[in-house]
Amino acid sequence: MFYIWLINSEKGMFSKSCQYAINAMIFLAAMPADQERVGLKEIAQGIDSPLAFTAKVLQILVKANLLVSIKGPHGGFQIEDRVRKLPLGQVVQAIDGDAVFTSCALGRHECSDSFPCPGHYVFKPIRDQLTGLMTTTTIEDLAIGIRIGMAHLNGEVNTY
Amino acid sequence: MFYIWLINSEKGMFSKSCQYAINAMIFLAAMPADQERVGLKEIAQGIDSPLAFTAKVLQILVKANLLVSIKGPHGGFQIEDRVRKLPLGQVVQAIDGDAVFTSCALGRHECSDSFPCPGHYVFKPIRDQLTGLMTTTTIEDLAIGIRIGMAHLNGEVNTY
DNA sequence: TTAATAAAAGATAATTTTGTCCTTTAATAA
DNA sequence: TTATTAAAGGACAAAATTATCTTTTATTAA
Repeated sequence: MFYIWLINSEKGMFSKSCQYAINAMIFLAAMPADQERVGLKEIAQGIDSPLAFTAKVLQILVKANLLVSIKGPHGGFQIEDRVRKLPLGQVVQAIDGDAVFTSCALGRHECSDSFPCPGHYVFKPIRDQLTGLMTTTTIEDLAIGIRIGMAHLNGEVNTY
Repeated sequence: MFYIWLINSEKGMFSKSCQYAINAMIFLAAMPADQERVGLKEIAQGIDSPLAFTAKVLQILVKANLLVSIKGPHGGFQIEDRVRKLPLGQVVQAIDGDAVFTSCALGRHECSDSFPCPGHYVFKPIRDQLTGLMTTTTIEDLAIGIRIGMAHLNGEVNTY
């Protein structure tokens, strides 16, 4: 019996929930215009994410008015044009909150320009750049890469 | 009985373990030169982190040759000059691994310049800036802020 | 040599995040 | 109206992360 703990497996910028959310939004935004509603199954396959868990994430997005869902036959999810034009940051915001944009990188609760942690002025420009890109880049912007076949979302090249 | 899950409480750039590690390293690096060894208790108080957990994190740092520890009376931890001059990234590396520097922001396993995820070229500059700052900024650099009383680590102004 | 001190190591617990399964609700079409 | 479809919601379960407690080991000083 050993209970070794080495290092944190893999800690990216966003939570997995958030990654699934972003992927799903881009996937939907990249769908051809005539493809009105996309079912959960197709979404989960398209971004290869766990189906049931993805359902939970999508529920949050629906409540946040970032997605529309329709029940019943031929139901599914769809993204409105209004939302396609929204900055990516709003998706992150809806799932992870704004910690990644605002909170202190070193975890200090009180950390500001006037009362900074030792890393404050080092991390500030990074956070600023992140915030900037996340407010200027729209969901649609990222969907284009998929559409023109220059970006992938599930290991396969898309075939629309 | 309700099992509501809203959003991920607070997801910053680094894990808590990693934040404690960075804080501890800076705290030690900011210690006056004559203060040879610093005990666990003093460290945990200095960076207000949970003592027992911090001990575990420090153990990893010792194994990674980023700290020296001495047992017994007047024992404690100390940081070598060699290590003070190391880039902050090495501390992150030791605890969180290099996921934050290298892994795909959208969680795609295959993501590279030649086979990019939709967000690849948006997040690349951010990762690059992060990597850059984390390789050019040393532990010592951040300790200076504490020394000159311009940065804080525990809500209190230091009084060395 | 022994007692005291402090970190290392081992074991476990609590919390958060991620993941699944089953039932309910809403919508559609026969 | 009824059967079918698909999302919503509720209840758990598993895994990862964070946290604590106890025992062991190494060091120092009396």
